[in-house]
Formats: sequence, C-alpha cells, structure tokens
Amino acid sequence: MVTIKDVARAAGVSVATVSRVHNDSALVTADTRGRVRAVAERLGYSPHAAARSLSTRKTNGIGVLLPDLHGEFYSELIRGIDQRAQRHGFHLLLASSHNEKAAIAAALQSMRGRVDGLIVMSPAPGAHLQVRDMASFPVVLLNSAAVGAEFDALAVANAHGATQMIAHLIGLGHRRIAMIKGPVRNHDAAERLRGYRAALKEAGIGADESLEAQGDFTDASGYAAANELLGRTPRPTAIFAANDAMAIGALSALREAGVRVPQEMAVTGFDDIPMARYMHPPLSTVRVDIAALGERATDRLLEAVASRRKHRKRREVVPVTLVIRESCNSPVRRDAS
Amino acid sequence: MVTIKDVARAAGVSVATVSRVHNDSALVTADTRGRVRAVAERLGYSPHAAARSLSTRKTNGIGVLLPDLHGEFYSELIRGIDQRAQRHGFHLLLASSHNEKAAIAAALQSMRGRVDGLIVMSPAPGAHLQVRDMASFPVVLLNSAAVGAEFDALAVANAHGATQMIAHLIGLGHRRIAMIKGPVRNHDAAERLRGYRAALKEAGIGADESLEAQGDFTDASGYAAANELLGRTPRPTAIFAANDAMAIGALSALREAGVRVPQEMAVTGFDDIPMARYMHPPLSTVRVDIAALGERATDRLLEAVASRRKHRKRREVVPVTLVIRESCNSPVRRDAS
DNA sequence: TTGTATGCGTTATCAT
DNA sequence: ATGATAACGCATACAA
Repeated sequence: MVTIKDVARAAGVSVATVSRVHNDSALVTADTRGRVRAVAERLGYSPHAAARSLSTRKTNGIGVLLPDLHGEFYSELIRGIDQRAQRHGFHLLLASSHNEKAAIAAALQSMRGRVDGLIVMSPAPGAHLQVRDMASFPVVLLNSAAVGAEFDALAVANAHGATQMIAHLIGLGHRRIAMIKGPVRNHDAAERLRGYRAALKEAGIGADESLEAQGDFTDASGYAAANELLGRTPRPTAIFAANDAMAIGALSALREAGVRVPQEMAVTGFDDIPMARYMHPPLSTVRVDIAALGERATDRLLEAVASRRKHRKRREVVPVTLVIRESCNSPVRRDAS
Repeated sequence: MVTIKDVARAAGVSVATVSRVHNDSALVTADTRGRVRAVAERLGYSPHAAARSLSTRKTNGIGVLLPDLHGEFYSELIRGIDQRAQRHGFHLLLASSHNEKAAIAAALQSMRGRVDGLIVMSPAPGAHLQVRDMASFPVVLLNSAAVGAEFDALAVANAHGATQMIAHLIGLGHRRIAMIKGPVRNHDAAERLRGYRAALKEAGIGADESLEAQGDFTDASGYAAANELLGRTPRPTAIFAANDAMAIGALSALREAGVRVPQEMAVTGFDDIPMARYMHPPLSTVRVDIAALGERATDRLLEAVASRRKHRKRREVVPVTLVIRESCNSPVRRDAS
C-alpha cells in the first residue's frame, strides 16, 4: 500500500507538505502543489481513512441502525438519508438489528470510531435507553417512544394520520370500521391504534374490540387478519390496516374471498409505499414522505455533529397527508341488498 | 472519550493487558481479566475502531457501491449482503454512485482504509475498469460486462431467462411479442434484449424493430412504452418488459386504455421483485433470487479477502427461473373477434 | 513556504 | 503473566 511517506519521498518533500496539498492548505506554492499532485497521481495514492480519522477525530461517516431491511419502507428511508449525507460529504454505515439487544450492542460497538453520529430506528421500547447509554456520539431517534430533553427524535404524526383516515371513512358513511393492528410492542403501531380509537369515539361510535385484528406489519399477517375479519357478524364495511404491507395482504385475501373492493369492503393503509398506487384497486393510504423523513433525520444529526454541545435536543413531528385512491368508497347499504 | 489508557490506569495494569483482555488472549489470568472487564464496563469503554484498524490492517467492513437505491431490487440486494456480512462479523458501508464517474471515484476514495473489500454494481460499461484501477482491495462485480481473469464477477442468466420467457409466450400461441427495453448502455438490459431476439429467431419469427420500445427500467418509462406499443398495427398480443418496474408501469397504462390483461395483452417482467405477485393480475416474470445474489457476492468477496493473493478470480452465473402467474395467457384469436 | 516532531488509540514485539 | 514501547498513516503545532 502506498502511503504518504512514499509520496513524500518520491516528490522530494516532507510528509507535512503532502498532507497540506491533500487538504488544500494555502501554505504551499503552486509549484510544489503541482509536483506533489503529479507524484500522488502516478503512485495511485489516496489517504488512508482510518489513519486520518484517528488524527482528526472526525470520520465523516454516519451510522444507520434499522430493525430490518425488508421492504420498500426502509429502502426509501435509506435513500433519503444517503442523499443528504452524500451532499454533505458523509458516507453511510448500515446495520440491521432485528431488534435484538445483542445485535444493537454489537452494532453500536462497531460504530464506535467509525461514525460521527447515528440514526436509529428501533421500534422496540427501551432500545433508546440502551442506545443512549452506549453511544459516545450524537444520536437521532426515529419513531421511538423517547421523549424529553435527553433525546433528539423524529416522529411521524401517527395518531393524527389514523384519525384523519377514520374520519374520512366515517364521512363516507362507514360505521363498522375494522382495524388490522401492528406489532404489539411497536410504538408506531400503538399510536395508530390510538388514533383509530379516538376517531371512533369522537364520532360517537363505540369501540368494538372484535373489530380489532392483530397483525405484525407483514403482508402475510394482513392476509390472515382480513380473513379473520370476514368472519365477524355483522361484517365490517371497511378495514383500516396499520401499514400498507398489511393492507396489501388484506386486498389479496378479499380478492380470493370474492369480496369486491371498495364496493363491499373499503380498504386503507398507512405509509404510502411506492407500490400502493399500483394495487388493484389503487390503495388509499396515509402518506408519510419516507425519503423526506430520512433527509430530515440526517439534517438533524449533522447539525448535532457540527455544533456538538450547544445543540438543543428536541422531538419533532413530521406531518402526514391523506391519499385517497380507489380502495375506499361509500359502503353499500345493508338494507338495500 | 474513554480510551484504553484510562482503563489501564483505573485497573492498575498496562494498556497491553487491557488490549489482551479485549482480544481474548489466553495470556492473562482470570483474576486480572475479571478486574479489567469490570473497570471497562464501569467506565463504558469500548475500543476505537479506526485505531484498531490502523494497527491491525483489517477493517471488518465491506463496501457496497450501487448505481441507485431506488426500488425493491436494491433493497433486497442489500438485505442479502447485510445478512451474510453480519454473520461473518463484517459491517456494511453503503454508497450510491448514480453512475457518475466522479461519484464512483469519490466513493472509492472514502472506502480506502474503511473496508477490506468491495461489491460494486455499476451497469455503466467501463466502470469496472475504473474500479480496478482505483481499488486497493478485492472487488466483486455484479452484473457487469467484465470478463476475464482480472475480475471476480457475478452475473444473472439474463439472456437465458429472456429466452425462456419468450419461448413460453410462443408456446402459448403468441406471435407478435413486443419488448420494452432497458437503458441503452446497461449490460443486463442488453443481454435480456439479446435473449428476446434469439428466442424469436429460433422460433422462426422475424425480428420486428417496431415492436422494440425503449425504456429505462423505471415504471414511468414502462407506462409510456406500453402506450407507444398500443399504437402499432397490427397490435402485439404480448409485452415482455426488461424488468418488473416497467412491466408494472405497462400494466397501469393498459388498464387506463381499457385493454384487458391477459385476454387482450399478455404482460411479463423480469426480476420478480416482491410486489410482482401482488399486481392485478399477478405478474408473470423471470425470477432472480436477488437476496441470494447478494449473499453469494458477499461470500465471494469474503473469500477473496481471506485468501488474499491465492484467490482465483472467475465469473459466475446465477440461474433464474420462470414464474408464471396470471398476467400471461393464450392470445385471443384475431379472426375470432 | 517547508520541515520536524508529537499525538491520535490500538495492537504487537520484545523484555522481564 | 505482565509491562514498556515501537509501529500503523496521517494531521498539525511549532521551528526554521
């Protein structure tokens, strides 16, 4: 491997000069600069990142710790983060934890000295405490339950979005609105459920727990939950799934059962992943600008990294918008059939 | 930041001993080991990765350079890579190049000293040469045109897959089979086109360039291309898109145009991204086990990293399989209408 | 403007 | 079994 010494020797200068050339220091004549550049080019030299990090105490890297890498949600999130990071000259270190404590610890370990800050999305409750205690660098939390001056966090307007969607369905005339819930100990899932219940209560429609089916954010669970809900009597006229993947699974189950959407059953999701609009019928959903969420998180983190101590931590909520497509409609009148 | 020195001082031992404890060296008594461990724990110490890399000349990181991060293909690929890497104790460094020479150079620069090897997928021709000349570590190429003893490469059976699919359509009775092509200078796209033409020729069906519409792998381009093909007379009875995203765009265009799939037009794709089976109708496609591709690439790279020089470079082709769903069918007889 | 020398945090070699 | 110390490759304060 060619090091700074090799270049220095070949160019007949000191290592300091080579270093200066590479860091665009003004304290070097155009002449020597050109000479060093040429030699470096010829030798195929480029500085060793680890060594530089050690010396400068900067890595120009940011870590991204995700619970999973499956599906379009994470892909969009990473895209947003990478875009912003790249613009600021930072690179990405990716790790998935599957929400296991040990994996989180391992990731945090290997991040130390490799990144200047970390974006972590870990829906498991308590994970943010573990991260806080272990991380020796700024951290931005995504969709975590963490609140307070100790954390920098970004959250989606989960409850609000759910409420909006349910209100929309109620406006359409629906009364028996079922929900496919997300994972039990997931914060986003809990908030969406809260919004669902609140909207129902607000409209004077009593809660009916038999209309709340359990899911886990996977399409398979949405499929199963929809079949379960089909057995309820009287049957619900609308299904609100806590995320798009489950709504898509439900769509699949309904098609197989010969239940027409939206005529016999309205279906709505949450997230607006790219494929939602390509469903048949196109899926109504609560849009979260996922890439923007990633960008915002990156901005916050970079800000924290740059201003080290004088950075004020806070929780920030990113808005959502209703996207009404064809998967929801007015319910058919029961007495008309 | 708490360093190894702090721990050594607090534990009343030398830094060497602390280092030994952390590296599970046998040359340290259980007693001191326990004491050091306790102190390290109390102080919240964990070794600085950059420093360690500098000393050991190992980073335990692998770089992943992708042309883009958009869509399910890359997300699945990354998932496969991460899974394998994590199992071997390696972490991921992600970068997207958008196929710009400068971006590739920048990524390669920042990888230096941070990774032990690199997986690069850069459909642009010539990119592999640039990578070869700049990289100071083992590289595994994904879907590149590179051949020869100089490169370690993994490729998808593009031409074969395309041929298989076209043969299937011909078997169904289709004769006017259109293709939505991928980006002009993309290697995968070129191979898929080659397979398409070969299958047609093999069946004694002359090539008809008016049935080859240009696309660029995005759903929007598939949408436009399908509309273009709808104008051809006589109209094709089947469309083979060079990837699923374009097939999905085509499906959208056909629905808007009131053309029934598969009755009036068969549609097939390539890749079998997760959402393909959720289309309406479910999309027939050529399945590439994307995650497995990522895993295989990682295995190859890790192998190269481990055995440094004595590693024999070679090109390996991963197989594809036909997945026939409902989006293709026998064509309606022209004379029957 | 350039060179010398020290330190960054860790591992590894050589003593002890 | 443990300690002192020289690398590792680079940046930078200080000298010249």
